[in-house]
Amino acid sequence: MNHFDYIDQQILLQIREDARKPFSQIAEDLKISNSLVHQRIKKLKKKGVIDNAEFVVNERKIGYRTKSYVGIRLREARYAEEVVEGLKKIPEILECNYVSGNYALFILIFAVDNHHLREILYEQVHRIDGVAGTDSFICFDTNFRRPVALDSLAKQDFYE
Amino acid sequence: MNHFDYIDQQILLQIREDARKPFSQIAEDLKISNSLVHQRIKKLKKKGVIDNAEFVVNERKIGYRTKSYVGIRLREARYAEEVVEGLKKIPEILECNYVSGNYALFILIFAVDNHHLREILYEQVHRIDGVAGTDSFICFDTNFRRPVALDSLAKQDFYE
DNA sequence: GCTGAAACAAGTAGTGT
DNA sequence: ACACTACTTGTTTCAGC
Repeated sequence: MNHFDYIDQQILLQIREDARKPFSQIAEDLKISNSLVHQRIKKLKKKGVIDNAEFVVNERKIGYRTKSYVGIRLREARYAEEVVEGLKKIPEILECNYVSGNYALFILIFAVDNHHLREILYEQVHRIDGVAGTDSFICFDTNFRRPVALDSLAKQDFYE
Repeated sequence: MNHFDYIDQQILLQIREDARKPFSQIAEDLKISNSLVHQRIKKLKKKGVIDNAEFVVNERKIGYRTKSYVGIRLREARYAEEVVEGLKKIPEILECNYVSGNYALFILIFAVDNHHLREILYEQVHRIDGVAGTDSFICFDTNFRRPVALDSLAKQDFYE
């Protein structure tokens, strides 16, 4: 079985929204045996399509109220790796990407409040050697957030 | 029990990385009964600290190779809501935020490739009434990605 | 490639301290 | 607030089609 079929797609649709949904119930929904569900999920894991299951934590509820994307400009492009190492040490930075465009790096920060965000940027990020400056895009609100579409995937081969 | 204690913290640390970890094993690790694990997780859900469990899907493996953050400028600020509605209809847009700074909206796109990204922006986003322009920050690579820190949370009250 | 039954493991609820 | 027990449910494996 080396292609991604309807059953894989349906299982994926269900477990990515509820990773604790009983396999037996998925089986019932799809009218297949629960051992097949088990086999398919095993295959999806082996192929790297799915990794682990994670509980979604509401950051606000544990005290992080300020979400912000931040673009980082470097003094010189070759500082990139060192700067990434420096950023990694700041726990409030949850994501870090190399990007095209006006910035060399693009990060996601969750801070307690705006004051805390300012402190992280001015006292920590700006002091990393190689950082020329930052631009913050503070998120006032998240309008929506959703997983990738899976239509048009059935009957395809696995990628990569 | 109206505060967030050491047990809550430890449970949270474990399940957010592995939502399918057996409660009985968590109980064993923390040397508590598994019914307590059950009670605490129930409480964390009720308080809204955790929501559902999700399987992490590797977007690349299902054919989405281009990840990009995109800042959107509006012709006039009052178009914001309409534009959000328009963006919602484009399935490749996985996240949409109201932000401070140079852009009104900030979105996350997963496209098949750069060509597909261009098409989404030029044929779809730019045609939404109210959109003045966009700036793309294509992610060449994600250096790291991690959940929020939980230190300093134990013995705190729940937020909100 | 898939099913079904059997063995095993985990989730849940109630009761008592 | 917690643990223990009994009960229900889900997971996993494997022989057989």
